[in-house]
Amino acid sequence: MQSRSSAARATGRPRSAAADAAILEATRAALVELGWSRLTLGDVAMRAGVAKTTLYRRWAGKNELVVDAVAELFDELELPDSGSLAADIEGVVLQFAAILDRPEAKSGLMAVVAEATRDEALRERVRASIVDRQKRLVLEGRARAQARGELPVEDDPAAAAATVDLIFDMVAGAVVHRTLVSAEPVTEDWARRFAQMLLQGLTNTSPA
Amino acid sequence: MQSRSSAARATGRPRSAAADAAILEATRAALVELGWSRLTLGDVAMRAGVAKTTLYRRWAGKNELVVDAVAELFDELELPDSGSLAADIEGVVLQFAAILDRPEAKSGLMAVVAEATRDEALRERVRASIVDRQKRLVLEGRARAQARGELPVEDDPAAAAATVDLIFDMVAGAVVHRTLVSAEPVTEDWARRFAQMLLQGLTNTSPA
Amino acid sequence: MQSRSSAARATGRPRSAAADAAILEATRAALVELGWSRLTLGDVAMRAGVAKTTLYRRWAGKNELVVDAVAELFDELELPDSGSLAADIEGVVLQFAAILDRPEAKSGLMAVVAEATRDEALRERVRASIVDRQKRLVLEGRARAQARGELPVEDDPAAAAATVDLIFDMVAGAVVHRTLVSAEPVTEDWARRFAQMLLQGLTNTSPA
Amino acid sequence: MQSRSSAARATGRPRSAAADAAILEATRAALVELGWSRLTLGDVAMRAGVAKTTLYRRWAGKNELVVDAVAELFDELELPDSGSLAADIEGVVLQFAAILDRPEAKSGLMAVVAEATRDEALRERVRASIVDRQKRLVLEGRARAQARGELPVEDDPAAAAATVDLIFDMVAGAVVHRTLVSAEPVTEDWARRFAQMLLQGLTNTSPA
DNA sequence: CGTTAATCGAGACGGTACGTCAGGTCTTCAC
DNA sequence: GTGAAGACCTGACGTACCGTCTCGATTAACG
Repeated sequence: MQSRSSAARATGRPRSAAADAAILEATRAALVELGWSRLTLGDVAMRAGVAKTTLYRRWAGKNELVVDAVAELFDELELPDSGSLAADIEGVVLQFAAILDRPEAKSGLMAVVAEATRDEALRERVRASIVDRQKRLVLEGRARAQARGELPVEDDPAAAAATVDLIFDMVAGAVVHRTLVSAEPVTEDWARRFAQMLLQGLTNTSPA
Repeated sequence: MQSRSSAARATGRPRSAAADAAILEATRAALVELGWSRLTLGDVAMRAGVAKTTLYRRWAGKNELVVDAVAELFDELELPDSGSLAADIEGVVLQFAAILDRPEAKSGLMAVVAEATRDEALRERVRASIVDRQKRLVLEGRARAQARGELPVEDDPAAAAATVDLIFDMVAGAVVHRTLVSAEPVTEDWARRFAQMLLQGLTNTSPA
Repeated sequence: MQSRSSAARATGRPRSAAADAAILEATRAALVELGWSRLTLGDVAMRAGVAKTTLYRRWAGKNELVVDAVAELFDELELPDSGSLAADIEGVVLQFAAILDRPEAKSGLMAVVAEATRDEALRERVRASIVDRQKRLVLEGRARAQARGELPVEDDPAAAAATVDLIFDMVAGAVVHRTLVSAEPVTEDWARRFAQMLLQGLTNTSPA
Repeated sequence: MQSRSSAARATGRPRSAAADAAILEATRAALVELGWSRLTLGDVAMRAGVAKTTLYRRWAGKNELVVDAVAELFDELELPDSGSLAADIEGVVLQFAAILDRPEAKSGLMAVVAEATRDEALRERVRASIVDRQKRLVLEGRARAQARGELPVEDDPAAAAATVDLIFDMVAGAVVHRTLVSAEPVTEDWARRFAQMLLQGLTNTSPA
């Protein structure tokens, strides 16, 4: 989405705010029914009760549209306060897996990532809308664990940031790979074993 | 690829064996230049010096073709015998990341995974050609580590298999996520930190 | 060609009128160069500087397009007022033969007739666009001859209509057969002999 | 069809004579079911229980094959000896129309004529296999009429030949045009009127 | 309160690729 | 060498979406 040069224009008919929401919703509905590759912008426009022109005026193409439509899904994620770091990890893993299991997410996410490998701007959009946005969960989890005394406070801010990135890639990566590549379900048992293994790594690793 | 029911073969001109190889090679070349979404089967056929019909006679579509073309890439992976489990992990992670960094792999792999979310047959093909095939690395690594006494021998075969799956998803997932989703490079430093963290999990986790 | 229900026209971009003319002209040019069987709609579209879809939006296929393109050719025909029925017939026969000798006509006309044998709608289109349209020549010729007193006025309108049809089939049939089936030229001599023979039939036949 | 250098070869397996007949019969059957444009040589080969190769070894292509298949149909035509020239003409017209009404004839004949407009060799084949072959009917009819005294004997052989050609084009042309272009049935009434009109031309025209 | 200008819907436009089909040729093995 | 089988290359098919364009018809804010 784009706001047309911040301190915006005045004259002329303003853009319909409702259209944006309708389009994103229609995009998700189309992802559910058709998946990424069979989704067409013409179809999305029709579902949203909007002309194709209107859609193209707001998004550059399929990729950008789907990033925005999918990104909203991950905002539902919340870190459960379960009292222990292990339980927190387990909880967030299960939540994440539940979202990834929804067809509008699984079908769109990987496709957009695939496209992003050849499109710097899209890569940046994915990073901003999805990756960086959900790192909040790792940060929050670490803060809580440190408050509880489960994790030491890292002094070097650069090392701390690197650890956050590493943990994020490990958690998100494992869940995504399990769900989409291996195509096996993330069961409670799997989540528990994963959390346990990660915890050992976290607590016993001297910050190199 | 398909062998036409093993002991079939009776009549008619036999299929050119050279064509198969040329097509897969052309597919990878096209992936490098164009990426998944701009790759067309017509173009692949032309590059391979083959008619479109020949291509369609052997593969059902773009998805199936690309799975086969990409799967071959991962066969290069070898577990380095570096003397310690940590070094083995680090080594394979760097190798894996190097392959994933090649445009023919990154562009194709995620796209195929995305398509597989809506296509059971394709999912099975990915599992057979890529996932299960590369689990050999985890199995071999574990065997070596057990021989060295770095890892205990698990008695329960079911639990052992679950661990293999878990480790595979964690390693592959982390590298894929780092490379393609976070879009950050897998440096030697990152690989060392990751290996260290995983190792802690492996050696300190009581097989629940 | 179709006018979309005359008083329709409400919304959307209107169809380009220029495109229609360009397409028909390109069709005739392609008929000259390639003939019916080698003519492709893709090529016609390219010649006309138009997208294939534009062409298919207006005509259902090659047959319909060629009927329209060829029909226009016969509109050039004019009944010469030469003072006698014999000369009138002779003149129109030579004109007709001249048109049939042009490659865009000979190549397209028979092919369309061949297709029409299996396609009722096409048959109707040929009848409307070509046959009925050119019967005007027979009607006009008869009127003049009656004015000159060369032919009696038939009283029974049904019999008169049947005679018109018969004459039309005899004239057009003979010229077409001579030109396309026998593949011999229609010379002035042939036209004179034909006109003479027909005239005898016309003037001496008691209207059964 | 071609006979391989008259005083033919010896060595190798001889061509199956049955195949020729089967192919021509299959061609006619395919014309009935599919018409010219949808008829495919692959399909004909299958119907005839013959390989495509066999078919191509004997005919150069679709056009040549269909000419041969259709030409046989017209060999059925026979001049009825009805006692008067008018009745003879009427009879042959009705016979000819009956053949032209059969789908294997109407669909194939015009298509072949259309192709022949751009193919000298094909034109020659049509002339030899169909046109010249059926002129026998006109010749025979004239001879009988002369024997009966209905027609004078023409002295100039060139003029006589020209008249035969003219009559042939007039008869065949009118019937073909009526049947295929105007797409109206040739009724007994039409045939009678046509014969009458032609007769007047024949008997009253001084051989210019 | 009537301009004014960007919005909206609709749908035609020039393109590109699709997956299929037929035409003819070539290669294999059996006769 | 003929024959059936079927793979091969070529090229056209008719369709589907793409992203752009041209319409006439709404809207608001501005003047």
